[in-house]
Amino acid sequence: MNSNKSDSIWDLYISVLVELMSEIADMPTETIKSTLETPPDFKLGDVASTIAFNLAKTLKKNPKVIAEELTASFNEMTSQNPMFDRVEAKGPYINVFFNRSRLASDVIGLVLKKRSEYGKSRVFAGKRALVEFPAVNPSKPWHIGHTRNAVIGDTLCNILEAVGYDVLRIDYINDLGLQIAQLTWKLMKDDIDPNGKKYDHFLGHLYVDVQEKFETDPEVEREIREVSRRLEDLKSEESSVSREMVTNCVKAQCQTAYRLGIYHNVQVWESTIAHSGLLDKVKKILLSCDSIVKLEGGEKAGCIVAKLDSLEEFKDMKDPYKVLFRSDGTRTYTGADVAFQMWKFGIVDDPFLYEVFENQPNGKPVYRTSLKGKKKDWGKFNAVFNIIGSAQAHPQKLIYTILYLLGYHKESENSHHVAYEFVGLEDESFSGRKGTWVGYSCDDVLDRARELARKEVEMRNPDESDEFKDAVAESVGIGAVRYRLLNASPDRKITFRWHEVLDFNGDAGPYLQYSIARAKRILEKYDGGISPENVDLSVLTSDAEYELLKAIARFPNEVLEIVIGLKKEAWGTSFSSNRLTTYCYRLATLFSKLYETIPILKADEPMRKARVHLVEAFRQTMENGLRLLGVPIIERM
RNA sequence: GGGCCCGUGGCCUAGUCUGGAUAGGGCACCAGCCUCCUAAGCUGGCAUUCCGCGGUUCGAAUCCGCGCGGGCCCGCCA
Repeated sequence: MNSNKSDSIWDLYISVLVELMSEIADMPTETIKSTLETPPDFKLGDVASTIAFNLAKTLKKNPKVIAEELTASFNEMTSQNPMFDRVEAKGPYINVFFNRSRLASDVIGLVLKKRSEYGKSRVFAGKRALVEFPAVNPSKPWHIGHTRNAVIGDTLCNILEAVGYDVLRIDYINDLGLQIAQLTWKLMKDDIDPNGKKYDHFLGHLYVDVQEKFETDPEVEREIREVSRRLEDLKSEESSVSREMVTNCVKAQCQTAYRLGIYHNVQVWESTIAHSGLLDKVKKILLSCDSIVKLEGGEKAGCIVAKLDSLEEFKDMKDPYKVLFRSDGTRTYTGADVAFQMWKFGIVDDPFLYEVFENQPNGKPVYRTSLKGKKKDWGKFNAVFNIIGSAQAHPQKLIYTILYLLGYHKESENSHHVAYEFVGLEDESFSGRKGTWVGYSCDDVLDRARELARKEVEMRNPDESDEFKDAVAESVGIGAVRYRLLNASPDRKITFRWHEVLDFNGDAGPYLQYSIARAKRILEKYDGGISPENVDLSVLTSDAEYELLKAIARFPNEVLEIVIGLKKEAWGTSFSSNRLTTYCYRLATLFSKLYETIPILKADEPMRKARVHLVEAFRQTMENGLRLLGVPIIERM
């Protein structure tokens, strides 16, 4: 099975156990597997089986008796296998204890062999995924809700890569929206200077004013509609003003992304879609489908619509004829999204040229679609993930359904809406229109987190340089924010509260970072060197050591199971980012307990050496976990 | 009218897919722990019976049905 590919010690132990049990109980391995669970208390055993309940029905015997019988024959077999310590019956439960010494050697040996590769697997090797996020309008700074999107998207990509996927990270830049027209109008009318302000913030503030005028003054609205129309013409003055404005804004937004450690491969700009001929190509394909027609009469005469009334799940729509192209020939958002989704899967030839938008701090360029530049081939993708708020569940579903109607069944099935709930204030959501995001931009939140962390760093490291203090404070702030956003299950709303975001204690990013810093210090002070070949790890058998070892052993499974759990639901595809945060938090907790309760450097040999190796295995595993979460690793804090 | 999500101690939350042994954490609060590897830590205490009712089951926070409360969605808008 996949167990070999994932290189998990835990899987190895479990599969041997399952084989043995299957033989003894004379039942298929799959059945045995489904009865396994983790006992509520580790003292009861490492893994338990409830198989006695299943057998009780057919054998018409007390499950307790069955458990005792099975346990007896089990112990006979396991006594010869060095992987097991013993098996105990506790009521109807069969509890298995692995050999602690053996597991310790196996786990630490593997981690120290694989190093930064520990936790990765090749289970999905050869698969390719395209992931789109966060697609923020280039007219304002990211607020904390956009940040949730970006962090979820980035972490999903990291996890997909860890199990073997080749991932292309793309962003969508809507440079033709009404907001852009409004801002272009304003900039052309009054020659306003950003005055040193970060450009996205400058636009965001400007937008609040313009929006108000737009809503209250019909003349302003008329002028802005005209600007909007002229933006379609790439040679117009409006276009060139807009281009410069959007470029500056995206560059400013990228600064925020880079701060969070988020990078992309490609940006797809709406204006290039509009001028690429993509929409015409798509229109032809659409009209060849029976369920998509140009209406002759009725309210929607002249529109190209998708007829969804035959489909059970859409038959209750107010109007099951979904417009893709308006009667004037222009595309609706849904129409554009269908075209874009088809482009992502390579259903239509790539009409774009590409140029480098800018070079990112990670050393790689981010490309943008363009009307000049070079052709590029991104290849084909097995799956497309769109990171979008759950409010858009219905429209997303529509798009995937239309792909199905067109006959692209596989592509439809492999289209994933990774849905997440919004971040809001106590009794308000963030709105660019009303400017309620002010004070809650990603930059604002990161700045405040850094400021607070800085005080703590100052207290703990008064003699360090300012550079050190600044760098640590920034990393702590980023770790706190990223962790907070990932630790909430994506299907749960987040109510933004400063005291929660700025709490660096307990179940929070800095706690995980701190665990690494502590481990690192021990390792720095150790003089013996790390070499798994010359150490007796079998002495690591105490409860605290063993609990930590078991957690480390499970890391590859945790990563893999998150990907296996990416299932399509009615509302979107479930991505449990919180599973990884929860795992990492527990790992850190187990280390902290060990750290507080047993001496490491002060232990006598050979225990000292063995424990240091355990610390190193922990440090490596934790680092690998934090990399996936995008939480910065801090060596000293 | 229809659909989707959420409802767990004072607050936040894991667990719900794949039903099992006393429902895990965190914050807050109370009491302890730095001559010893960084106290952003550790130990102990206080507090819930998992929105309500009914059903399935040996067993339900978890599955099913009916409600209740909160949020979101069903445009030739953007």
